[in-house]
Amino acid sequence: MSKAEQTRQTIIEKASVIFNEKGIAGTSIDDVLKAAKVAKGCLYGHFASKEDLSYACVDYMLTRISERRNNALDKEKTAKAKIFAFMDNNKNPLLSYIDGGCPIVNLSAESDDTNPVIKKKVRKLITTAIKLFTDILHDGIAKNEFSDCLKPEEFALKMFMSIEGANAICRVINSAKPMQQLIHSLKAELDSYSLPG
Amino acid sequence: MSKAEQTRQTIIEKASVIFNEKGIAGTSIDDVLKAAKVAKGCLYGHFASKEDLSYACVDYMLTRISERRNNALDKEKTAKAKIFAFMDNNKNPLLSYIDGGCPIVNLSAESDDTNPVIKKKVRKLITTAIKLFTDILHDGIAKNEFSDCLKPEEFALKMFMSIEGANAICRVINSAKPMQQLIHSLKAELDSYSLPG
DNA sequence: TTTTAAATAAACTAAATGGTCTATTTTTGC
DNA sequence: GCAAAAATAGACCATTTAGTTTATTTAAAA
Repeated sequence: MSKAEQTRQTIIEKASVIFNEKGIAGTSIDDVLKAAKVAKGCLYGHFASKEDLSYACVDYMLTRISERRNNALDKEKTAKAKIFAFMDNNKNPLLSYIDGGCPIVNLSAESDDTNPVIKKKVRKLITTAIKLFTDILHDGIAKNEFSDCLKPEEFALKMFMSIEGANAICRVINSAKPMQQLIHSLKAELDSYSLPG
Repeated sequence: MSKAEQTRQTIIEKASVIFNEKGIAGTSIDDVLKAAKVAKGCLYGHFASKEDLSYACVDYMLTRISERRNNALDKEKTAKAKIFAFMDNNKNPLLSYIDGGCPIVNLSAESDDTNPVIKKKVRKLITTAIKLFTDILHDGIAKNEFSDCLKPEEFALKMFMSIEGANAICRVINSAKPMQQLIHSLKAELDSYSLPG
């Protein structure tokens, strides 16, 4: 990675945190400059505009989320272990790997009525994730890991949406407990479909 | 209601929609003036600052949410009917009664790292709602409506968080289906604790 | 009808914002 | 060590922003 590429990457990483904490509209270029410790000329040498930068940051955040998730899932072999790994990956909403909480729910709330470009990026991640979980659960049924009473898409959707909701709620009430309770409950539900052997 | 009070109220109502759609940081006073069709002098005659106005709007939105919820619940007698009524009250995230989606998740995402005043207001509504649902479910158990296997707080939390998550997710993916599926699933789960008679 | 309250239009301020430009310095690769 | 690339400091610009002020008009109440 060249010096320029490295700087560009640093700006993206630092800006992402601020965008995620304060929202894109709530963040000024000066905020970014301060966080990334670069001069204005440098930033505008790498990005055409605040909008351009924000898109790069959104891509970065969403990519990190996907990678982290895939990473966690790839470590496991069974369907159940994969799904559990995803849940465990989200167990502390107060200590998100990008400060400011889950970018999915943050970006959803900010972009749904104002920014179709970001909205589309987030939508893509969401549908991909739901499909991934659905496929894993289907596979689990096919391999007799789960009873075929389990409805893959329904469970996948419910799990994903409730975890995102918990991400938001836990942050406002300053407690990770609801998320932990939720995960416990989701695990129990999935377990109830587990077949012996 | 005097003319002045009426104007103040109109400003709050119109501003709330914009704040809810674009976020508070993403909304300018000019946006509000345009939406409320009042002059600047008029607005600043009623509110000391944008911050002051935003707090009034947050109060208005959260009050409306509570009232609407209580209204729906009060119409029902049984615990199950009350909980179902709450769910039904939330069945279309694309057509929220205040344009822009559920203010709870919007305000959560925007305020959790930036605005402790708003965060506290939202937190209060959330804990009140969770407690309300928990109490209703406890009551349902006491009145032999539900089996005592039902864990009131756990269900209340799960329901609330998943519905909030669905509110956010459905908006980005432009579909109310996940919410409907979620509600269906939550109803089935609660039904599974229902006792005959 | 006349006083008072409320709203308007518009000019104004000060600060913040996004963005540009340039001359200078630092860093890197050959 | 030197040329090219990268970054800096900082002046600069136009626009937007929040907020104030004032003189005037409109509406409500006595």
